[in-house]
Amino acid sequence: MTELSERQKIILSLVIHEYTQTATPVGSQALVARYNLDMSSATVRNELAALTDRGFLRQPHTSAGRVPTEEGYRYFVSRLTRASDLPDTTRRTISHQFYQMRNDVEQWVRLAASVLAYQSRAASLVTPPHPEHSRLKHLELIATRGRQILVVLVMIGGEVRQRLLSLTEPVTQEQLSQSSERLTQLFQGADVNEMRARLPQMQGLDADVLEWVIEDLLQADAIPAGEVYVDGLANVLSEPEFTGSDEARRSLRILEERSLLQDLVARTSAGNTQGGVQVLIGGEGTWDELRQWSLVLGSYGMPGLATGTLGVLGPLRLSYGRAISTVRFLSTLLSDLMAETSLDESSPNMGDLN
Amino acid sequence: MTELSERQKIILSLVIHEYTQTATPVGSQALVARYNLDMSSATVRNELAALTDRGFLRQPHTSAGRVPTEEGYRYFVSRLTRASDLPDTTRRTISHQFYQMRNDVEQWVRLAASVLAYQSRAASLVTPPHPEHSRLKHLELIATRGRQILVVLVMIGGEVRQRLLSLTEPVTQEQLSQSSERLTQLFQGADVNEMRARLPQMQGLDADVLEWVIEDLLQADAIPAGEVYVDGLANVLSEPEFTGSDEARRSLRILEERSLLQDLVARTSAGNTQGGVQVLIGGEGTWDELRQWSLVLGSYGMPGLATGTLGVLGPLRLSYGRAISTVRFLSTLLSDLMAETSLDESSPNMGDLN
DNA sequence: TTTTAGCACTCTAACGCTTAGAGTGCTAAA
DNA sequence: TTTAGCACTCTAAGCGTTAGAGTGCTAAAA
Repeated sequence: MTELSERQKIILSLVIHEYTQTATPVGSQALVARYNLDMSSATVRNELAALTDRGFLRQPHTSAGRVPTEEGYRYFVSRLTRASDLPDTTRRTISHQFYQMRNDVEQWVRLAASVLAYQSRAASLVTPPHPEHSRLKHLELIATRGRQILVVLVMIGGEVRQRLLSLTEPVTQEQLSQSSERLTQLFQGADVNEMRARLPQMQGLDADVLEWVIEDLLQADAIPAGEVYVDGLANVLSEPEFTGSDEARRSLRILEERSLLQDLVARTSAGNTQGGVQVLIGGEGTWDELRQWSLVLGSYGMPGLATGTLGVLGPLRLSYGRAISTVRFLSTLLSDLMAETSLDESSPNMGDLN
Repeated sequence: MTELSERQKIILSLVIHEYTQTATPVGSQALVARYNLDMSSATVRNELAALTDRGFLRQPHTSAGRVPTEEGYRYFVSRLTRASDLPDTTRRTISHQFYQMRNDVEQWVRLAASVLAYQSRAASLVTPPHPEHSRLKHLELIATRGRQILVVLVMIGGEVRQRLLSLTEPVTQEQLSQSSERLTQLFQGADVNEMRARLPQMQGLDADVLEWVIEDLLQADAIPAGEVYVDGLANVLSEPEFTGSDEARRSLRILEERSLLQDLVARTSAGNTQGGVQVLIGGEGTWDELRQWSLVLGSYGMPGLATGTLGVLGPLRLSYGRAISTVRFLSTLLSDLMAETSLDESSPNMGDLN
């Protein structure tokens, strides 16, 4: 399997570029005319035939132009596309928007989805940052009506979790305050395992609360990402490949099946990599529902602490260059933002502060 | 303007029923055949002509069957549909699902959207409960790195808000604890206005924090509902009225324009009412984007304290009966759930607990 | 050896034409 | 007041035709 010739690479790139724009099979004459190629259509025709033999292009029918195959896209993404950076002005504009809404993670996530969709002209998905292995920073117990109390957990990394808990008998706010102080002292910086190890030593109210906390954290750690923010559906569903009513319906399934997205987001391993960004083309043989889709995924956040995922979802003829560079830019931007405003991630002992 | 005859009401109902199912204009013969009517097609034809004159039906073209007009739907919804309750078994099944995920408001909202979409065979939207006029229950300050602190607000009604705040100079956790205790004591049960009234009396750390709290609450009260959970898009976009690619795109705009949804949700005043449920048909002349849509809206929660909105969004030929009864059922179900598990909503002085 | 002009062939999508069928309104009889 | 009958209308589906873009192959030109 020899390397493609330079000219073949160029032609493959052009076919993909043209097809991404027109969504119709591209022929030899059209290529020559549109890109002022310095060769005849017959030459192009020969090269197209070669590329077809290699499995990078295919013909819908005998007398039609060529359409890239998944293999074609893969080759293109891995060897022919050098994701350029976004233009400087664009970068600055986007950064500015983010810095204007300081400190509100939810807004960031939403904005990221919006920007991603707009820049890539496709659908976007973004998950909020999720602590990889939750460690407690602070615990607060608050009295409510009757025997119910509200448990508020502040995790290292800045996430706040709340949970309502029913006790077997009523307690006063004072008891709660004491208990929360004790527990905070004991388990600051601890993760679920450490809590579980010391659970037998606890008793009374402390034990009840701790048990619930453990349960909550286990649940939280198990779910990779709760909400997935999606934007730009319209971009994608107006594409010709999804107008066939049946296709459209099946396509929407994908975007509503949050479990699938979570699954995807969880394994950012398969597929091509391009500068820290994952590219999944046509489901890569694993996800049948994605046979018609391409996915460009990146992650952001503080590795080992709290990370999120963001990505672009579009038809196979996605504009990969644009998608990859936008994902990459937003990855680093969000990471920077989080690093700047994050809670202290240092070691469990924070003696002087407490 | 005389009342419609009984027979006309029946025929109007049948036309609407048939049209909601088939989405094609319904003719006289079809009606007689399908519903075993005890009259001839000619008779039906006369009645159809009368209903057309009254503006309740229209003909796409001369030799086509009839299609309900918006006015037709309105008449039907306000006079001819008696939203029946859901079957008992269904109700029990649904209740069961909700009671299984006790105490997790977000999950409830998600489940509600899912159930609503499934039962109504249309798209659904649900907003989380939002306090109408936030009152503080508890305030907690937590040290982080450098001069940043995390402010956690627990509101009466159970909502928890968090915000990162940069101080001009560093403080210790002890100072923070004292401040939060003071502020909690002072402002428990207070709303924004009371806080603002007493702001001038505060100084130092307390003043800084309070200022931010006020700002945050103002912002929160202004936005009617942050997130809107949407489900069942697929149900609706596979409907024939939205297959024209241009229609589809415009339709998606609606579902992505959260601001529009919020606007809608804010004014649950226009349109027909059916047992506490609002029905908006074709945008009611106000919302141009909704000309092709019908919307069945209900609200839930504890009025005056925290309420949310839930609704069904579908084509004009929505199955109104089903939509209305499902919305109504879920409204009361969610309200009950919230009432059962809510934080104490009693008056500001809670002396014995604190 | 590579490129290109020329040519016969293929297939689709668009166009125009025809027609079956469902629907209508009207009139006159039951 | 209802209904049978009828002439009329309009759409959607089916069908042949055709323009045009595309192909592969061959042989000449570079």
